[in-house]
Amino acid sequence: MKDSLEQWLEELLEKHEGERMTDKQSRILRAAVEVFAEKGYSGAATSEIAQRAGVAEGTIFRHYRTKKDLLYSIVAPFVAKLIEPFVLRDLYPLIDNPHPTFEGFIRALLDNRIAFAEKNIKVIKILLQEVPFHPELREQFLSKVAERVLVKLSNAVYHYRKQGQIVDLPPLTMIRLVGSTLFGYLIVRFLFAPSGWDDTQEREATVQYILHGLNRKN
Amino acid sequence: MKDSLEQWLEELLEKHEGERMTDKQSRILRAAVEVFAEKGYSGAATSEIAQRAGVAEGTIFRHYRTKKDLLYSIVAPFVAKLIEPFVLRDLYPLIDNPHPTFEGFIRALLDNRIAFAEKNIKVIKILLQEVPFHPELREQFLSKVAERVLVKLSNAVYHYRKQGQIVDLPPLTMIRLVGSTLFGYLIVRFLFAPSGWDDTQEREATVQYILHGLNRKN
DNA sequence: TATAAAAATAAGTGATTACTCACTTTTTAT
DNA sequence: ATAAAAAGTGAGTAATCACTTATTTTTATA
Repeated sequence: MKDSLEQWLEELLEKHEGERMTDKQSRILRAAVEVFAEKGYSGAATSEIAQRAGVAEGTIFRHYRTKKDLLYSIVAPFVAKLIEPFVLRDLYPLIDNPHPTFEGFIRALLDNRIAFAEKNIKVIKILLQEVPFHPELREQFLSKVAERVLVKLSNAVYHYRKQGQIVDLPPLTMIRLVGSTLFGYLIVRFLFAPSGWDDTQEREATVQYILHGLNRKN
Repeated sequence: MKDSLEQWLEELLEKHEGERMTDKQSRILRAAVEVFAEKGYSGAATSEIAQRAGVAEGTIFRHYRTKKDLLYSIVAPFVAKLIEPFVLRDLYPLIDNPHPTFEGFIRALLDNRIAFAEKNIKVIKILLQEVPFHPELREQFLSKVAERVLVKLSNAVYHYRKQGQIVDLPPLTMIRLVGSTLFGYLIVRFLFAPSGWDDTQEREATVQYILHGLNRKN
């Protein structure tokens, strides 16, 4: 957990147009992720973030004009990362260089998103919590994710539908169904984390459920 | 929307051991639901709740010792309502007097929960938002919902599995899969509310997805 | 109508909030 | 080595927070 957070943080550093972050700045970010995830944006006090980062409160406002800026600087690059696998065709040939079978596609998608969720639980929690209260966040999320990802996914799904591999439903409907199933798997596994969770079995059941649910033989 | 909120409020009044609520008290509750849903618990100021209820701020604290009490008085009876259809056998013969077919069961469950969600969107939003930050809420929710509802559902699912109507998976796994699909339908319909949403078509696709997904003919 | 109880109020309370600013320390460039 | 720039500090700001209390208004009962 700590490793993946650190890794994410470092990736965030590099994003900042070559400008390296200072040690204190990265500690502020780390503490902010922690406190935002624990108490939510409104419940998180900048004083506590400063304290946990081992930094004077004024230092926060030297780097981030407002508390909201701090939130955005955490969430915004994450949203970008969220879309990445759907737009970087050479890194992830998931969409544009598709698997021959729908099953292979689903399995790859599942693996890909599970790995991503594993690395970003805390930021995902923050995003889910705060999107309802920040119209700008919601707008950015919807415009980027909805417009870009949904279009890419629609194309892929349409491709398998045309081949007769899956049932004849609107692509958006199928994306909702598969997305729900995938999302439910992730929520139950990472947020509820039930005892006695047999992951290989659950994952296989999930894949089979999707495949049969969208099988063209009605 | 306003009708259902009023109806829910009246049901809440009757719950209070015969003690009728004053007019101002119910207006406080109504305003609190509104503001909590809009800004979240931490972001909601008691001053704004009072203002929107057309009431002095002190009046809130005459009826509710703390702000947290106000939140609980809204959410607690809702959690009870959430479980009701699974424990009141005579009102909802959904579980204990089951449908002969799994398909009938799923359709009834879907209709039942959609109607419930339709009537309680705002309180559902509050519950989803605040459960992560209030251990007592989470504990009550998990102990009541998880223990009572999951047991009932497991029995029902086990019944259909024994009859060979559905695939041979652990009941909890199947509940997760069906629950995810149902939840995804509700979220997309009520929270995203996409334009051009053909509800009968979406609902039928959802039912078919579940039925084929759990069909025993693998 | 008289009176006691309950409900409601308005003006506070100290604590905490996000944020500022004058100042010191550290880093960088020449 | 030195000066300019950047980073960091912590005391202080007004505003807002949840909550209290003394007082007034409303309601119920006789």
